[in-house]
Amino acid sequence: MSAEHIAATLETEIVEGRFRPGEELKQGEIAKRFAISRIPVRDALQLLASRGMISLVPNRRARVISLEPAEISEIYDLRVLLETDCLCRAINLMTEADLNAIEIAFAHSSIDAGTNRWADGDWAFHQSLYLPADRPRQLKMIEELRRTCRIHISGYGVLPAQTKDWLKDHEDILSAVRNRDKTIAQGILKRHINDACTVLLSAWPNQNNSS
Amino acid sequence: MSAEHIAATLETEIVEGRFRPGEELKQGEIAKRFAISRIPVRDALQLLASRGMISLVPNRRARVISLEPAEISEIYDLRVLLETDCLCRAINLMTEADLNAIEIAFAHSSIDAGTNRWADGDWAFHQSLYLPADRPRQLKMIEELRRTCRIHISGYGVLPAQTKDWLKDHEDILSAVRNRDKTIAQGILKRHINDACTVLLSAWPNQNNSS
DNA sequence: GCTCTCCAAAATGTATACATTTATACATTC
DNA sequence: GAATGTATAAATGTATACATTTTGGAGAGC
Repeated sequence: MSAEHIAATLETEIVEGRFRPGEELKQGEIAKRFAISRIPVRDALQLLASRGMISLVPNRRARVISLEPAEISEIYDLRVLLETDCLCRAINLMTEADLNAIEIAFAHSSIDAGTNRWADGDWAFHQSLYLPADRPRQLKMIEELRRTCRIHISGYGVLPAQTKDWLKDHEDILSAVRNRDKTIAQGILKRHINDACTVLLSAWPNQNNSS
Repeated sequence: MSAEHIAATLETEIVEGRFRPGEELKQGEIAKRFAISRIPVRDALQLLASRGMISLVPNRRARVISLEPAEISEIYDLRVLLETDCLCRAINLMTEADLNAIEIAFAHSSIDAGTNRWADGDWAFHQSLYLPADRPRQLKMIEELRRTCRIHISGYGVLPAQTKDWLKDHEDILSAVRNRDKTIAQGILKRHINDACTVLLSAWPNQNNSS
């Protein structure tokens, strides 16, 4: 029962929406739940904080991050910047084996289209696209930004109504990648990401609340 | 004597090269030095780890990060991507007051050209360029990447021989920004960052060591 | 001289106890 | 009734003590 393990468990629960944005995480409750002392719980919470999943202010309770629409917009802009760049680099270096891996990831993701397991397959597909770029740090940054988005998507109950369209986008990206057409692939990817941003922001809670 | 304070003190020392890349940080030594127990020291170390300054593996001693040339290259590529984008957004939104602030930062940075205090003024100038973009998260990412570079620059004793050239770059960027010429400004910035990468990599230690 | 095994020293991880800070409920005042 | 102040409860922060893991070196064997 290491801190790493506690953090991983909590991470899954936050990402899947079992803790909502802004919800509190109390050291004592977590410690009791895992039958350990608060020391490793504190370590786990700091791990989550370093992954940008919770906000941790000294002497205050940990809270699941809860971003403003402006911050969400910035994150999606960053994703466009980092993901289109990564895709471009990947296309330059892509081998036949990489293409096969992408097709497998695509086929796998199509199974979960329309369900609430979409997010896992979606990320696996995008990851397979970016891996050939051989940019581990960039990929980590992308992953963290995506996780932040997902926390809000899950927490605000954004239903995967658009996943069929997004699957079509994946198909189009795949064929552009096959043709090694960087411009087309980047263009679809950019629209793909911006679409997701629009969907999330339009489902934002308290839009009439001027507080 | 909070964890935050310990972390800030250690951060300064690492950034300024008093701890070299790969050097160990022992909880007990730090605790004794600040006359506190190891608990807040552990918190401080996790803070440093979350800022990417040290590597923290369970049961192993904390070490100042020590990256490979390939990772340094990736970081500089990421900086080009994020900083040129941020500069472009900033130019779009820049006010007369922002321009004044940039000129003040430029004047201030010119004082320290040629000394080993260059890095602070350099970052203050770049920050003044990026602030009008109003992208706090992007700025944080840039700051972390720059800090990582700086740890290696300080640690490997890269002397600021080129700072006069870099000051000239700043001057050129400033005049391009004044003319709101995004293409020129981005071009100089990109070369500016890539130059710094070349300088660091050419000063890399153990180039003949095939271990 | 070199490598391997093993063990003691040293470093990290964790539980408990206590100190400090924050949060909540209640009473008081305007 | 809203706002302010206060006391009690609850949560977090830290020190100490102990458990566990790693580490570095001494010594045996080749």
